[in-house]
Amino acid sequence: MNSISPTQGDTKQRILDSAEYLFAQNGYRGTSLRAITGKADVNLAAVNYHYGSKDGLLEEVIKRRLLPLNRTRMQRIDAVRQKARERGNKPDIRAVLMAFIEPTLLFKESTPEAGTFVTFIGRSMTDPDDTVRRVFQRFIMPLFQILFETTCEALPRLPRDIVLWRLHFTLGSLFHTLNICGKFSTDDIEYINTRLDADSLLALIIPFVTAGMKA
Amino acid sequence: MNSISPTQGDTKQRILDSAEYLFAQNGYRGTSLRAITGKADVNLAAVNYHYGSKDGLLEEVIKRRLLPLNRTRMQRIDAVRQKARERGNKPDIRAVLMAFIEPTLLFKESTPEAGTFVTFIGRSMTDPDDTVRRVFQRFIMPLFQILFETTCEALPRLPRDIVLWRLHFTLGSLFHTLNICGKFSTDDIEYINTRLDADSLLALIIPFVTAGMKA
DNA sequence: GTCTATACGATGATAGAC
DNA sequence: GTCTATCATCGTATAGAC
Repeated sequence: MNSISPTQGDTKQRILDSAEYLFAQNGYRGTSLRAITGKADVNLAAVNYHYGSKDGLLEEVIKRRLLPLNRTRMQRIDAVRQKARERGNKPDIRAVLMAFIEPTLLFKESTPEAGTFVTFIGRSMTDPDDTVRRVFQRFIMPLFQILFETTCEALPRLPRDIVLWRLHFTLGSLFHTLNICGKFSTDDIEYINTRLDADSLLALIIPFVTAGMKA
Repeated sequence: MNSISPTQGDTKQRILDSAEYLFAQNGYRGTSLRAITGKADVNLAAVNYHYGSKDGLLEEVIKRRLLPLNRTRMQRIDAVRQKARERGNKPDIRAVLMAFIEPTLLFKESTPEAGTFVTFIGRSMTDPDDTVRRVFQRFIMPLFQILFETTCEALPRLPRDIVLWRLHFTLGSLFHTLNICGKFSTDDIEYINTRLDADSLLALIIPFVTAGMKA
């Protein structure tokens, strides 16, 4: 097969990459299909052909990165749960939080594209239009369910609604960390190194959220 | 004085209100002066006349809500500091965090317009374009400086960079709380009441961040 | 002092000529 | 492909009406 164009064959992929970048930059509503297909250098109709609709494209953009990440986090949480069951005691709350947070931090620093995706997550959480947030929520639900149950097992004396709120506070700390890392902040109060690697960040955030959870 | 037009006399205010709403809805860059003046039903040139530029307008939108809030928070922190000094011991970390967080939560629920403003803050924190974030940062710097120093005094055994990171985690929890409150979440894991009043939220978040700080 | 109508230069996208 | 003319839209500036 003679490839008469460098863009042939990977049209689907190119659309996905362009959409991810533009969604992160200008938001979902602020990104037109023309902008996406223009950047991807494909025909406008290609989106509808490959993904059915703009919403269908959004789902695929999210699934591509989120499902593998969620699989990793799920395995880590399951491992903590399994180990606790074998030893006949409750899961260690620090290990539970580690199982969720460490893969997340590692994901962010894995590739520039992952960083773009994290930017997109951050934006969707604060967007008044909650179209995107709802899709994210749908895909993260099964994982969050397990995280919640495991956390409740780790902290059996705490009411479930308190655990749920504290998990939200933990997510807030994590989101904010993901957002500020990689940005310049020369004008901050004191020098705060926003270029820390995942291990250093983990060493900072885990004691904070673990103590908060056990409070 | 006969008011021949409902828009007369309050042009400055109307511009401010429209800008605040549209900035929260579509972002700073996504909002044109023509959109603002159109919604406010005033002439395009009025923005330049009253505020000098779009950036000048942005500053006033932020100052209008943030300066009074910051005054309140500053007074509360000063009071905690003063009381500690009188008693000859270090500030209580829980009281310090309360002094910052309680006025913030009360502000959010004070008026619908304050809610809109909080939405705007949330957006600017996750926007890849950091024009707005820089303005917010500039106006919150003096307060954050005092908060940071007071927190260091309350936790003298903790290295300053650790304190700074933990303050960021605290801000993350607070931002996330401000963002999710007031939104529907019928599809959440378990019922989480996002319509809690400031006092109930305070009772939830303060133990979490206090324990995290002291970890 | 306030507000309006209108114009200006810059920018970014589009489309056609080569 | 590359260049270029064109167009819409943006923030901004100004002259004059009330």
